Amino acid sequence: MYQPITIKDIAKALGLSTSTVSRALTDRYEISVETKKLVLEYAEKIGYQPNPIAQSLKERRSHSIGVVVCEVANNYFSQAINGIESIAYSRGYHVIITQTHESFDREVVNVQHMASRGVDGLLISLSSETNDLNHLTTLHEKGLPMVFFDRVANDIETHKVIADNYRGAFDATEHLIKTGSRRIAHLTNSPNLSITAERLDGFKAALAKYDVPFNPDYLKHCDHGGMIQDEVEIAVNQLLALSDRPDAIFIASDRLSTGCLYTLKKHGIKVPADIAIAGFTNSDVAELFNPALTTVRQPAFKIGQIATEMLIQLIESKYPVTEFETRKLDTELIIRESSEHHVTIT
Amino acid sequence: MYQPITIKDIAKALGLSTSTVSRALTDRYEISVETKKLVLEYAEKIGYQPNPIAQSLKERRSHSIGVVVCEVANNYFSQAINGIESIAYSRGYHVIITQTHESFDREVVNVQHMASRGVDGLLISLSSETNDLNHLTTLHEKGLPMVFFDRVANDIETHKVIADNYRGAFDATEHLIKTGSRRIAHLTNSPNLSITAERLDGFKAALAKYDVPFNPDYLKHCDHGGMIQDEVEIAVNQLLALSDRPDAIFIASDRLSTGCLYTLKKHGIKVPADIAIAGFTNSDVAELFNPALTTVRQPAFKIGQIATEMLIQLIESKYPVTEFETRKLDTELIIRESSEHHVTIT
DNA sequence: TGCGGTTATGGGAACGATTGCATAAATAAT
DNA sequence: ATTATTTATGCAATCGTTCCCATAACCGCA
Repeated sequence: MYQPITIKDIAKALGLSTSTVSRALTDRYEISVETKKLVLEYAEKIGYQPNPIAQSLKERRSHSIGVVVCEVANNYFSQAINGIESIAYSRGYHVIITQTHESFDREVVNVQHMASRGVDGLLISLSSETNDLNHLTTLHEKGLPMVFFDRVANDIETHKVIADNYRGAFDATEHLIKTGSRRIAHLTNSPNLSITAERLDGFKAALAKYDVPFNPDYLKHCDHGGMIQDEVEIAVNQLLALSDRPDAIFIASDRLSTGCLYTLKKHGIKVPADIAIAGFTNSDVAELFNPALTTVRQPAFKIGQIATEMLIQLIESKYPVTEFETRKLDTELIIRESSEHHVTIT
Repeated sequence: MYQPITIKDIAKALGLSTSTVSRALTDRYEISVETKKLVLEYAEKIGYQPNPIAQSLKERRSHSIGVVVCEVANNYFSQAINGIESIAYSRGYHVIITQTHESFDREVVNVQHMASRGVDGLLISLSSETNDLNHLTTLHEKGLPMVFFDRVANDIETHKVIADNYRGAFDATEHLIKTGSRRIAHLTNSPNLSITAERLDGFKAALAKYDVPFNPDYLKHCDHGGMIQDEVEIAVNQLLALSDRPDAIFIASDRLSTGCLYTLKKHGIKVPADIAIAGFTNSDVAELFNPALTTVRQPAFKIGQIATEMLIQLIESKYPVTEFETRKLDTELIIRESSEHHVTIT
């Protein structure tokens, strides 16, 4: 197979000991200038590359951070990953991405693998199936640094970065109310997720503000977060079958939004004429949709960046960190056609 | 920091040597049944997990494969990655994903890092900036297994998996011609990429078949593959400014398709009434677009799977492989509104 | 009783890099 | 001239596993 150059090869070639070579390469003060130069030049010449595996074993750290998301094929997460990478690379860390596909088992396997593979820290957004946090608490207690983003674990004390889901949901719902909707349904994710509760609270608060009663029939959870199209379709069908059919749907996630639009299209329901739509999504093609979609957009890139900065701070901290912070970033409501069926009332 | 259980701990606790423990854990014939049972049970009890870093160092393999794509936020690649993971996990490999963002430098860094990090093999789709293959040939010559998919390197002899780009482009172009377009432009990727040439050939062949002359003014390359919106906008604007403005555009990639639609929308150009559109994309929301997009879809998941199978075959082969294969998979033309402005002629 | 053969185990050297602790040589201080 | 100090280098242990090579205990057979 293929045999890279080691520190030994350099030592042998130059008649030095491996320790001297190692120290010369890491530019230590004990080594004479000439030796350093000799070693450096030779290493350069034969293309020496330190073996990170051996370094990891010795130093007990890998300069890599693990990322757990449900899917990279999701605009929010792919943007967050870009944010993560932008910081990680500039700080000398490599990024290992894993997907749970919203499966709890996959999450456990991925987290465990990355931990044993020696990542220095973990950036986690929980899967919608997860309500048991044992795989994380054990690692957390052992001192593995972790930062949650978006879908956070309330019971684990560490840094967290989220969008202002309450506010985002509130704004979107308020907008639907202001454009004349009253029978507003909420299509949302698994109740396990932190974002689900936060968005539901914002939704309810907006209803309350305008004295619109909350109707439990209008609340539909999709436990797999829209990974299974049938699930979305059933939920939407149930909404459509109600005697008091909703005149608007506020949707809590990316996949649910597209799934819902598909179903409505299938039924020939006109958006926004029959039903208005507004939803959380970071899609950058929402404007090209038919109709262009009113969206709540999260600062995903920024969230990824901040989470990574926090994680690296934890990793590099000399003392165990005991003060933890939850950063909340503003969302942005982008009003387009899908919500504009009614006249604006103020 | 955090101190996992090692084979030594087990050995000490059980009064055995590390060798015996190691052998018991790997179920070797030399170890007595009782000892094995003892070790296995104790290991289970205290939650022993072998250290993959130490194993990698010793075995000189990591049971992980590296993936190089331009962007995970691209439907084609995220689907391909899902295919890759599906095979890799079932065969006991882990997957490390890196993004080039269409940058050559990023590609070099990522490839080098993964190689030195000890991946057992590489799955590569080249960046649009890449036309120097040195970073890959050196590794290839050293015997690092690699398989290309989608954007392949013609000069490196190894397995490759691609869609039938020629045929896909031919079909889409033919469809545009059959629905009455004659002045068909082609908006495409960097000329560096294999897919660019293949699709262009298919495009030209379809024109030739129907005696439509090829007009070089109608061919626009975007060297950054649509990563830079301006680039797309300029290209589209140039097409629109032509005295003999095209009545259709055949678009060679995902990002270019959305970028082009944006630009057309901005100019208030009606699709398909003014200009018909058909394009390569694996978006699963193409149907929700306004208008619903006629697309050439690639079997991305399958391509990822096959590439991974081939790579694992290379990795696990006892003898150096010298016979290489290029697998070509069929694309699928999905006709929707964006191409239907004219009556069908046969 | 002694020898070849099996069976089960331990010792210790790898893998590649780092690092505390010698040690040798050169220089400075007395 | 002798001791102390600096400077430059090497030895060997370490990280967690694996695996080659002993070795010890036991068996059967002559």
